[in-house]
Amino acid sequence: MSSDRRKPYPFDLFEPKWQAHWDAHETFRVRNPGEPGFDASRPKFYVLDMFPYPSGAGLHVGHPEGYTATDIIGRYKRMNGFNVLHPMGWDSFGLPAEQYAIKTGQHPAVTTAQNVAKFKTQLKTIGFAYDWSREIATSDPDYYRWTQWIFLKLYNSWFNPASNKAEPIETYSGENPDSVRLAYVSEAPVNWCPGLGTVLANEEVIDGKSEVGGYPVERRPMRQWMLRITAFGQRLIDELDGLTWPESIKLLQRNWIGRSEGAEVHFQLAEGDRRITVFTTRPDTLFGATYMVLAPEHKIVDEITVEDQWPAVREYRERTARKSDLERTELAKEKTGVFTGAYAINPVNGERVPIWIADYVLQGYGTGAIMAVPAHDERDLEFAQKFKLPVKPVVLAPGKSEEESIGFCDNGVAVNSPLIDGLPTPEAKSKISTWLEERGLGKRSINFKLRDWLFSRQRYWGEPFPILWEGGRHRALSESELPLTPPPLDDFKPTGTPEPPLSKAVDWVRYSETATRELNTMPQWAGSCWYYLRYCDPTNSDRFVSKAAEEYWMGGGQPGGVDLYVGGTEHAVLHLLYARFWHKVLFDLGYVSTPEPFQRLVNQGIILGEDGQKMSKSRGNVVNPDDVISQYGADAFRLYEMFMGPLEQMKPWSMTGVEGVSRFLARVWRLVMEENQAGEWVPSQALSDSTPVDKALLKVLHATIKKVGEDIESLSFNTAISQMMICTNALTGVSPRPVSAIRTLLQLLNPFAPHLTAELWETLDRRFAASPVSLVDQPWPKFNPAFLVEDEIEIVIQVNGKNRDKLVVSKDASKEEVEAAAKDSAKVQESIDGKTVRKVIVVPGKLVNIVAA
RNA sequence: GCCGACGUGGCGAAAUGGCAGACGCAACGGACUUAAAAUCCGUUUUCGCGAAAGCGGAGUGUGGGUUCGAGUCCCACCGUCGGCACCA
Repeated sequence: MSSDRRKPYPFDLFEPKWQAHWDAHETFRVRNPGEPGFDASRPKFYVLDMFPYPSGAGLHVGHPEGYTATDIIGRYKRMNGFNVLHPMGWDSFGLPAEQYAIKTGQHPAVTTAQNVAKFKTQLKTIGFAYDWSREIATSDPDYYRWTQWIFLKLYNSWFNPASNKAEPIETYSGENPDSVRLAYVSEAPVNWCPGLGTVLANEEVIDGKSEVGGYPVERRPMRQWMLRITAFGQRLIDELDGLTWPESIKLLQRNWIGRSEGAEVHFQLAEGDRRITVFTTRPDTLFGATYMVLAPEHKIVDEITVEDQWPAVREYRERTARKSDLERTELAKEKTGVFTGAYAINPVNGERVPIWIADYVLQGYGTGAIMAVPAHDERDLEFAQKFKLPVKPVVLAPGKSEEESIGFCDNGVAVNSPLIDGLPTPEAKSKISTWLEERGLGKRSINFKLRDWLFSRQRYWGEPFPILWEGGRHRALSESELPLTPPPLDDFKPTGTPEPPLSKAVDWVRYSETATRELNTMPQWAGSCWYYLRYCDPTNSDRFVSKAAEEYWMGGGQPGGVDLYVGGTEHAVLHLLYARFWHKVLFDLGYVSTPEPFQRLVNQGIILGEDGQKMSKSRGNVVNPDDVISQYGADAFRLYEMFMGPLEQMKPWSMTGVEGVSRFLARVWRLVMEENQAGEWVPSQALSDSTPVDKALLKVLHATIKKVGEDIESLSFNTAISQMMICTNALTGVSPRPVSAIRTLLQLLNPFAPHLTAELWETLDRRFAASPVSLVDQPWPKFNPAFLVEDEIEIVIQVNGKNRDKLVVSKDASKEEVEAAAKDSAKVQESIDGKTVRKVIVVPGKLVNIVAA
């Protein structure tokens, strides 16, 4: 019924028309330095969207939210004289494509191509000003060739702590380069998911089950490729400072990296000459360390456990190994552990302390061993109480006794600690650290929660590693052999064992008589770690990006990098951290010109369903962009996405809201067009190019120019649209209607509603003198402040902060004149009657507040 | 438990420390129409008084504070959402 309804303006005719026009004329193609048509005099602006994973479901309304925002910025910057790089591509490797392929029996390359075609059609239907000549796909061999190339750079580099930089492996002078490479092989317990037939990153495991499919995940040690992101922990924290990112995202990254300052302390074993090293952030509590705890997996447990305790220790270790992370943490309300029977010597007081194992100590953090200070650590206290271990207070809480200070975990004053008694915690930490360092008993140390990045997957649909194995050792494939394409497997199902599917391609695996290929593939994050660089020079077959293109688009003055990056928060500690890491390696090795890839980051908020709930198929509240566009048009869709509320805020969808902005666009349409007797749209009779714009209209118009420009700069699109509505409402009743004012409004509205404005601009060109420049290249209108000043201003008069009267005064009125006029007011007289005026505040142009008592 | 963000009409929201609720939705009234839709014009935070124009009071999660003046700044609490979760 509603679809039969006559459309308020014929978007169904002119939207496809302009999309075809932009395509045919390559309107939004931008040239690189050195190419014909490149204008070096213009500054650059690189505005980037997080490229989508092309799923079978197509676009949802969340994608175009950020994409519309960047589109507005891009078009606006172009009108302001910038060379704008605004590209789009596909994050097209990944598990869902592979799973869908397994289900349907189609090759993932086929389904991926279909999905990409669908996404591309949808994006074009919204009228985004992408430079489609720069389209890339991470699963394209011409692209992943360079992903593999970057992997080889990581493989052939190490982190030199002296220079605090990644350097070519040749500069490493140690015995074993394999121990320091940024890409290395490690045998470690990983999340193995038999259901999916692959290992998963920690982020891909939720409540002990796989995020995709909900299959159980178990821990098992496997040989895997790791990337040494931990070496960059400090820089990844420090270099956040200069970035224009939401503070909350920076904080998320800082917390994820989790830097802790403290000390390593060596505890000599009571028997034998081995020692155990612990990490602590509270070396000042060393005198209160009454026992030690090792992670059950700690290697030294084998050596120190006494005969009698072996059965209990073995049993505990096996039980722990079977537990998922979930069971080890959330469900484990009660502390568990076993005594090894061994003792160590506390280095500061020579006391014998028992050594336990317990799963509340994690093998992966610090040294996998702790000194337990039950008096000043909640977890240790709980453990000590359960197993009747001694508790000795060594930090005095302010105003509390020793006994009362048990359980106090903040800074206080050292007590029962002969070396540092009476010292406040910070000084005590420092003094004891120095004391330990002087005696070789320990040293200051910094630890990070961040773990090295598990980089291999047992999947088919991903980048193969450019690595060969020979005689039990790995070596790099030469760069000339890239891209290394996966074998054309018909059966790419997981093997059901940790053996990757690529193992089925026997011929492919065999590289030579003696060498075989690495069978793992890279995770989906690999391709997205550097795609923003490839956009700068997407078809280059000699280099991942030419130096000139990189320097222009990513350098280009200070601070450089992508000027604006818009995407969801969900990537705060994944993609955004991984990409920063790769970028720093490339920067250190001299391949890119900035240390950071994304200068300004904005997160768009999630769009909820009409019911205020998260959109999901099961709730049946999913809004399909195609439906909205066919009913209201692309411009209304774009405008509504921006009018809903602040970009960064979570907000619910509303179809009547779409109708509202559609009505607004129809009003703009009818400023220029009217229906004739036959019901056809023709240029309005009210239009006039000879009528001057009157003063009141000029004021609204210039206020709109000012506000829309400012609001676009600050990404406050919702208020920019409000202002254009006000402007349109002001123009609606006017007849004759000045064409120049309408042209200005069309220019302002163009980045938001590009089709409608292009169509009306063309109509005005036909009806009146044609503008020499097409709308997309019109210079952004300048506002004239002179039109905004008023001769007379309304001033609010308050008495004791309450509004009592309003007064119209000349804009040149002095403070004294305004004050006198205010006091003259009858209503003010009434209010201050019988009171003494104590004080008068005059805010020029705004208000007068009379304080009387 | 820890960290962070946010609480404003019936709804989405707006407000450099200076007239709270712009703009839009919904609702109601009117014009146009044989009628409806569309369109146009108006009303709409709330309470009290008033036939009405209007007049007066209250009001931005709660309670305090700073200030001539607080939605905005500070403190405490309550609630919603997001992140981390035995990281020594």
